[in-house]
Amino acid sequence: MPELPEVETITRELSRAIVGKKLNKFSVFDTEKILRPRLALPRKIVSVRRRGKYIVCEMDGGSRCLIHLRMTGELLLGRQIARRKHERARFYFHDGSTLHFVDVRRFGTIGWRDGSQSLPRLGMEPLSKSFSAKKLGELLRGRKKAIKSALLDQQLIAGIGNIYADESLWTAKIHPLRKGSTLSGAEVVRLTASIKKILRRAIKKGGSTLRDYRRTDGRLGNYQNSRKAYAREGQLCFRCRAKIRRIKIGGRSSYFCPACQRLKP
DNA sequence: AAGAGACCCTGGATGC
DNA sequence: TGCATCCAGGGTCTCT
Repeated sequence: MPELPEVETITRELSRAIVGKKLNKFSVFDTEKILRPRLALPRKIVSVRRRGKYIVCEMDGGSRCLIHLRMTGELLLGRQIARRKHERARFYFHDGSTLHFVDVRRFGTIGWRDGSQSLPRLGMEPLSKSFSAKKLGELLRGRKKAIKSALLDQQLIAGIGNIYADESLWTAKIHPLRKGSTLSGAEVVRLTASIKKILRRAIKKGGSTLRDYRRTDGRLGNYQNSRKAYAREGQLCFRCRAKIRRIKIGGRSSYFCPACQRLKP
C-alpha cells in the first residue's frame, strides 16, 4: 500500500522520466474519481514532487496534476498500445512514451488544479528538518486518541500509513494504544527518530511490496523483508522473542510486541 | 473540536 | 468443486 516511501520512490522515478516532456494527451478509461483536465494540451512537465502521499506534477503555466494512489494504484511507464488490465487512465507524451495509471480497486484519484488552487490540507513532512521531537510533542499535546491513530492522521503528519506507523512504534518501543498526550519526553524523542530512520531506510529499499505496490518499471520494493512488526502476527519479536500480536485500532490491523511495547510500565 | 465509525472497491484467502 | 464470507486500508464523510 503506497505510503511515503513508496510514493517518494515513484515520484523520483517519474521525475527522471517525464520532467521536460510535453503532455500531449490524457485519456480516462474509467471511474468518476479521475478527472479530465480543463487546461489546453500540450503542456510541458516542469516538475514532479511529493507532498504527503500525493504526487504533484507541475506543468508550464502553473497548472498541476495531483495523483493519489490510495490502496492499489500503480503508475507504470511504458509505450503500451493495448489497454492494460485495470488501467484507469493514461498520459501520452510528445516522444511516444506513456504513463499508465492502473488501479484494481478504483480508490485512486487524479485531479487537476490551476496555479491558484491549493493542495488538500496536510500536516508536517516527517522527513523535513522542521519535524522535530519538540514539534511532535506539540502536535500530541492534549490528544486523547491512540498514538497509532495520531500517526495515521494526515492532518498532523503527512505520509505515514499502517505499515510505517507499526514499524515506527515497534522501533520506539511504544504500545500503539497509548494516548498521544501521555508519551514521555524520552518516548517522543525515540518516536521521532524512529519515524525518520524507518522512512529513510524504506526509501533506500524502494518501498515495501506486500501486495500490489510496484515501481514505475514494474519492479517490487524491498523493505518488506526488513519489517519487524507489520503482518508478523504470531512470529517472534526480533528483540525479545515474544510473539507479535495483532489488534484492531480505528478499524486497522495493528501489529506490536506485547513484551517490549507495554501499555503500562 | 476531536474522535469514532461507515463507506468505497476488488481480488485473494479461507471456511463449509 | 462451488459458493459465501472475510479481509486488506487511505481518505472522506457523517454523527456524537
